[in-house]
Amino acid sequence: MSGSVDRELAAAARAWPFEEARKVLARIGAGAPAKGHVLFETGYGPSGLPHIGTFGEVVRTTMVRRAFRALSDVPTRLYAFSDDMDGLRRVPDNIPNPERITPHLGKPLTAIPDPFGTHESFGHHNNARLRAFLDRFGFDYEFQSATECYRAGRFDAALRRVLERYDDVIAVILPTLGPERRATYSPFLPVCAKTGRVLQAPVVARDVDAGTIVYRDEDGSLVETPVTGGRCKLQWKADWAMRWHALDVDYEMSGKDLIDSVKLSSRICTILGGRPPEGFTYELFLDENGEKISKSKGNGLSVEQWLTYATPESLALFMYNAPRKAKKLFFDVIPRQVDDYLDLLAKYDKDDRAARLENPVWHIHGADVPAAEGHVTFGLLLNLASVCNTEDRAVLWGFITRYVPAATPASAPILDALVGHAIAYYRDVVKPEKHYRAPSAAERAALEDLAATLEALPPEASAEAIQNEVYEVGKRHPLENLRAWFKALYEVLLGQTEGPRMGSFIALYGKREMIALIRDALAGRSAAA
RNA sequence: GAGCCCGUAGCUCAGCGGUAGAGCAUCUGACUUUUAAUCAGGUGGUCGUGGGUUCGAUCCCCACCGGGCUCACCA
Repeated sequence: MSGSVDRELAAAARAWPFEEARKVLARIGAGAPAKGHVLFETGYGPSGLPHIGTFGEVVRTTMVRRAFRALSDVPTRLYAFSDDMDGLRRVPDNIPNPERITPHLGKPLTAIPDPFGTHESFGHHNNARLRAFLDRFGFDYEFQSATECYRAGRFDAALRRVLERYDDVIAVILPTLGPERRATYSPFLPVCAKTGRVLQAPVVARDVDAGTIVYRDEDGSLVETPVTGGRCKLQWKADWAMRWHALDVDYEMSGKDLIDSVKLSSRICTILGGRPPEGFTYELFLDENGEKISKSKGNGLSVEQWLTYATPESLALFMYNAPRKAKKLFFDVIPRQVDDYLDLLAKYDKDDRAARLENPVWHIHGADVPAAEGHVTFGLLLNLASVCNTEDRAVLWGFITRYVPAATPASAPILDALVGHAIAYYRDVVKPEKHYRAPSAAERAALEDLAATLEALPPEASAEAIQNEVYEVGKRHPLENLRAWFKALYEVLLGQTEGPRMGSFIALYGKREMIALIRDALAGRSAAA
């Protein structure tokens, strides 16, 4: 039915995931690859924790995979590959009990005790963190551990091939190294049987038929070891190439910092008789000043932060947009991504079949694009939250129903989620900047009057009636003018120079709550305290 | 030294060959009592420079200028 039509549209779609998917399609030609599926891979170095870049790489790869599915019936798989056999070089500064790690430096991550004490090893711990991170977003992937691949012999054939083509592999790497490294370089890093450490030891002999190397150990002795079965790990660029070959990876993207590595690893992969995967180089993220984001500087934005103040879909949209452009990734970009997402969601309903394939929400959600709820922007919610001075969802919803009478938290789940995010934004960003001041003598008298007046009002008093009373209270006290009266209310009670219409605000905020707010302020207990 | 990205309204950016756009900022008006919100409208750009391709270029190609980043140790 519509499948073939959509396939034609997909073949012509200009969105970048389709461009990428067509590269994969051209690569595999008419049928499926011998392994029966197309393999996408994302890499992960488990000496650190998953971060916003990890998310970006997986979500973007998933978008390409999704586009590929629209183009072809060939099955696809996505490996999230953890390089957990890597030797730990330095003790990370963000872990507990660092002293327990220090004696194990140089060992594979999966052979180092878990400093958190919750998993079999440090590597296993971080792998679990990666999986929990990915699962949180519902990514469809298969976790792969380098340690397991090496030990189970899954890389053995490819490792023997590296041994066989040793000289050719070396010839690619050596020119890129400094003279001191060049002297001792070997793509094979033997795992020392005595110490368990991954060694950068010079290889003095090789036996291709036996599948072994002889290296000079730290104590000067010569040791012969198989290159297979997890007895040797490969140095990183050779490792990447070997993995591509051994697993027959069809697609892997990477940051522009790895451009040279991709070139080298591709050459090595070819030497091994493999075909390097289709690649995509994405730009790195910058901070608000256009400077490189680095974990040590702490100028980056974390996934946690983003998800506190906005939805995962908005983050996915940020990753979808212009992946080849160095984009500033900092706090202030969040609201716009949310509103752009809402706009695109609304547009999707009206899009024809072709336009839908170009709409980022198609790439974010696939077939399950949720219905738009419309009409209220995140920018408006942020303003409302700060103007209303509230962390109460019901108060915000009170205002929202003035704009969209039919909407409720149950009928508009996206909106309700945004209400929560807006409140978090108010609580963490706006509220700390509030400055409450003490009332003057005249203002104090007027505030006491207002509290008493509110108390005397019937519970069913309308917003308009309350507004009139607030107005009357202001008029019967010797204040400069009414403008000053309202200003004083905002400054004393809400800690800001501007605020909402008091009548409707009190009606929603609650008469009793308002009285308490006044009494607290008069007693010197501001909301900030 | 090698490579990548960017240069469009005051700010942040969209614009993928056919008479320059959005948000914010600013200005005016409306919402019959302060303010904010909201709504309507206005101001505002030689699209970095110079060539080329084209009937036509912000958009494609080349060069240049300017800004920034990455790799040149390890992964």
